[in-house]
Amino acid sequence: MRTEVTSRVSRRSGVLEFAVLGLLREAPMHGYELRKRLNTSLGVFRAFSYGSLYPCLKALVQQGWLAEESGRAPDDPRATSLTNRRAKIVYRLTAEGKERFEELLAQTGPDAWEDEHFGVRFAFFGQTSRDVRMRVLEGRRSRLEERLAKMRASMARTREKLDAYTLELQRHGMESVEREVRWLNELIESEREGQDQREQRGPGSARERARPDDPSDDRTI
Amino acid sequence: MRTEVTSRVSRRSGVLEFAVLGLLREAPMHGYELRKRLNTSLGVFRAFSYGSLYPCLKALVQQGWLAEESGRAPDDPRATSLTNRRAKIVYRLTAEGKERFEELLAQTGPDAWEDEHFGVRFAFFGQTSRDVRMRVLEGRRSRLEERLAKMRASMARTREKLDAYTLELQRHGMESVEREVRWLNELIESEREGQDQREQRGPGSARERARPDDPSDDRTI
DNA sequence: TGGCGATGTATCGAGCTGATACATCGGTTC
DNA sequence: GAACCGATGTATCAGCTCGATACATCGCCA
Repeated sequence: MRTEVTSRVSRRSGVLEFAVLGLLREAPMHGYELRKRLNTSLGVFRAFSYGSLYPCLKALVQQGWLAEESGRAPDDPRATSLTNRRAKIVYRLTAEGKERFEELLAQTGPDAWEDEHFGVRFAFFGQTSRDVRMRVLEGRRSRLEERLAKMRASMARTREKLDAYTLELQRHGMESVEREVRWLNELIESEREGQDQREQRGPGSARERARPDDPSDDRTI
Repeated sequence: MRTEVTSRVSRRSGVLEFAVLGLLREAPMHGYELRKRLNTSLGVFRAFSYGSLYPCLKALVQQGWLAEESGRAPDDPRATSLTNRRAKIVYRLTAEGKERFEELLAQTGPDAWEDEHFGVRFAFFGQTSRDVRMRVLEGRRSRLEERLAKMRASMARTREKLDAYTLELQRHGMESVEREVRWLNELIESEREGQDQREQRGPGSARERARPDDPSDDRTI
């Protein structure tokens, strides 16, 4: 299988590439801001370091998917001052880059739903067709169910031999996975419902919207 | 701060070192089996590769914490046969190694409850005093609460600007953390209860033991 | 004026992973 | 019985990633 392998910038993972292209699709940015976005908007799950980001940006430029621009407008008088304005490199998505991102967005194989990729893929679901969304969600679900099966088998095999804490750890791990499966079920259900009568409601409609009764939802610290 | 830094085998993380010492405390083993244990008993969360394990074992031997032994008993006639029996290296914990592990077990600082370490630390809770367990559990809990605060603040700041899927992703991420906090609360409560009348019940007593009504608990696949 | 934290680009050592190589063992299949 | 194959077992490597750090400027407040 594995029909959708094309050359990648960083061969392994390629998740950074995807995220960068996706973020730049919305607006040009420089490295520092990209990293901030990466670690907040998408982040929580993954954190990327400069040591990964800058080389990645370079590679993407070389591929022709990004273009560099000076941060200062050319008519800015300060641009030629004695201090030799620090270069603030703004990256912009090229037409080829947009195409590339589109191509990556359309992928629905393991590269879309394995652990390292799924979170970022999900964050860009808004730019995908429901068809692709469904395939990715279902792919991930079956992946997790497979994992659950392995965990259950392993636990049944070793239950007696393990100490109470190890067992508790495994139980908790399994419940985490089970919880994600439930989440996926809700999302899939929600996608199915929204078949025709969607009014930009997004994926949250199947849930009762967290804590509708708690006024201090945000800003609690 | 950081008073408990001592020299480590692999400086970064050191989690492999800890796990290896802990597993070998129970019984001598060779690399292959160690790795299997690492990725099942403790695993699920973390997975270690040979590329990490073998160098680590070497370093631990050099430190004098492990001793190598030939897998074949010296009186095994096959040991000198023409095929030159493949070396099956069994590792055994030395007295110094046992001491070292004890030392690591007693640590209750960030190195015990940060993401990379906590899982493995927890798996060896059975060999620790309740005092240490409490400190580690509470340390982790406060770490997670700190993270929650950051996430909430970040969400409050960016709520309007984010697309529905990104928002849903963040919501789910936050609930995951909240869930782990609840788990920690149960564990801490359970440790407190067991103050005197513990009868080897382990940490699960605060929970109702998963699915007492489901006979197909294991072996469902 | 001077300090300081946020912004900004960039690199490096060290560590880790996935892939792979190599070899033996035990069991099944034709 | 021989050919095969998956599990056992040790070991290495290229490539990728991270945390730390260096360096410099900006905006702001005292």
